[in-house]
Amino acid sequence: MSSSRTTIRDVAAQAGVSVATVSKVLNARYGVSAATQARVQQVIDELGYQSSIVASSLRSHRTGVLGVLVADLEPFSTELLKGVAAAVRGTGYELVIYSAGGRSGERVGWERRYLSRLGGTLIDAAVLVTPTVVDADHGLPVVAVDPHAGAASVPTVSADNQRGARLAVDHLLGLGHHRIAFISGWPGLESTRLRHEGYRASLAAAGVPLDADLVLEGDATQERSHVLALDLLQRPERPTAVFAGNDMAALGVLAAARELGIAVPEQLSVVGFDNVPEAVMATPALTTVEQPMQAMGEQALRMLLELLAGGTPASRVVLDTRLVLRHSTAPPPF
Amino acid sequence: MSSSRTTIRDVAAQAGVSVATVSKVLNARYGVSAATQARVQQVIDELGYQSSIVASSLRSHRTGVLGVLVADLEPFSTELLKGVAAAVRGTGYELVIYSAGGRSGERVGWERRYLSRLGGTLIDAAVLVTPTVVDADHGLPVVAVDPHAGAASVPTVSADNQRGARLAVDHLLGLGHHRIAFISGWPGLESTRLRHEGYRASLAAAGVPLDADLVLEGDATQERSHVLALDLLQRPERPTAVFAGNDMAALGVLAAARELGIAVPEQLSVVGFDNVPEAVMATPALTTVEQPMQAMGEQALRMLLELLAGGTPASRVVLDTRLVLRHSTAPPPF
DNA sequence: TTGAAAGCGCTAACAG
DNA sequence: CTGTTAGCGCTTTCAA
Repeated sequence: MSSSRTTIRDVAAQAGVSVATVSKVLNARYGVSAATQARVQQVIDELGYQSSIVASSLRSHRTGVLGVLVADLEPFSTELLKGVAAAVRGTGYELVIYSAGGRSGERVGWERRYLSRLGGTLIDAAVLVTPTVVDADHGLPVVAVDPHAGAASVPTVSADNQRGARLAVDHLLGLGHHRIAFISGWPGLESTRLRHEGYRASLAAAGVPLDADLVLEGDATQERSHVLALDLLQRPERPTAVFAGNDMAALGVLAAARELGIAVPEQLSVVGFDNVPEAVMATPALTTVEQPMQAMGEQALRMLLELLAGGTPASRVVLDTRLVLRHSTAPPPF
Repeated sequence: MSSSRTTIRDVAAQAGVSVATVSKVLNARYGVSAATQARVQQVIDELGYQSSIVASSLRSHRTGVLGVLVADLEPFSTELLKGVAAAVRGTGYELVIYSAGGRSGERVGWERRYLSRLGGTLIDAAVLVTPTVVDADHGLPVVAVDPHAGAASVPTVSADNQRGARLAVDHLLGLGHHRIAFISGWPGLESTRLRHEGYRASLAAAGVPLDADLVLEGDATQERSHVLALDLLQRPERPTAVFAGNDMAALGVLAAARELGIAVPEQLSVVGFDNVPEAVMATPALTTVEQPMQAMGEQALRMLLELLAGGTPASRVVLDTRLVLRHSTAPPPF
């Protein structure tokens, strides 16, 4: 606030030239004599002048910055960001990250609002992480990671969710479990649907009838899953295993079991999805399906750069998942 | 690009009013009849119009967004961000994160450049994480986390680094180690200096003479530490323990030891600092000093809000550290 | 209650 | 090579 920032006019005045000339040296344009160039540059340094990215981008419609939009900074998006950050290095672009801050109320469509408020003026292109809406209509290049179901014309990158879920449930089945509950992630996400599908496919392949009461709709948060699990685990015929749609939900289940005095894995097996760093720290360490989050971030950024360069990246990239065995699963009791 | 975005003029034209009027309804200003108000709003909805945050902030000099500037998205800053994001929830502010992308060349002072390019127009205030320069001169409210040495007038939050380092070295000393090397973090950071100080103080208190050859200057990256450790561990009289200035550096030491066939902790003890999630996943799991990264982030944001509200937060908040024992330390061999 | 006009700080023609 | 002239999309007096 206050103490008015030094503007291009201050520099111009001080150097005894026009603002246009200053702008030219700022942007290394042709048509400035070495002498003026030097003089202006000196004044710039003296005054510690920095051009306002806002003003310049308002005018020039390009900014040299790429945006990543995440709904919240939970472990999944955080891992993904590391990959994006790694991939942007050395490209000459800068990275800014927008977090909606996890406000649930206005969650749907927030990325569209952001995009149109920022696009063309503040960022040149964007990676959307678990977007709720994906249409091509916002004028700038966009790549979506783990998108909402029904993604349209935007290039997407995701993990092999369906296969990952099958790996998880096959593992539980293999241990001898039959009553396997499923707590889903954010409804609407393609990944949620596919994991659910994998769960059903796995049961079907093993000839285990689906019990609809064992399928719960969560929202990928630990809190919600905790509440759901508290109820689930107090039923007369509780499941012997839970496949949670993501790791944070699995941690919620672990917490609920602990409160109810149910031992994991002796009396209850739990499998997660993602393999976030937190999964290892859980007690017991969580058996989970790993999706290559950092690689997904890198991939998304590479596709964005290709788009920016006028190319046409693959419209849909799917990376592999694999099961990571730790200590939250065991054969069922009795 | 292309397909020119809908502007306030489009809305005005469509609604048959002036842009001034549209602006008023956008900002809920007085002096608009209910009828026009409604009509304009309807056109806004129809057109899916979103005001450009850039244009509006250029004019009004306030944005409702808070910035966090991090040099890179490594595990430490990432954990911190989670805390900041948690604290911003429900405040009505939005959060944007700028990452310099770890470009080392222009590392020093980058936050000053960003700050003046963004300040007043793109963000209303900022949290700086491990800033290399901290002066009060950039016109907007700022709080620094883990700042450069010699921090001036800016409120800061940090962990008790000196005590943390003492805990680590005391632990090694207690196990019977005498030849304890120290690999420091980014030179210039206050935390680096204090951890070094703690290291020396601990040795001094135990009457162990300081061996200057065992103090190496790192930069907090795994790569650099790896190189340093490779040399260190091949010396004729190699140390029996290494205290790394941060966890990533400790992981670099672990990697070097593995390559050289030196068993940890049997032949070499290693202690880190931070307790990032990665520390648990290391082989062996890393004994380290925990600093409450998320709490530090929350604290910083709270102080920023206080500043924004016109208050005067504590100029220096220091949070506790504690030693986390895992499996990378043991008594020295022989 | 409304709108015309004057910028915010900068860039992009176009003249000189 | 340099400066003048128009704006970018929006907010904000200030008249009407």
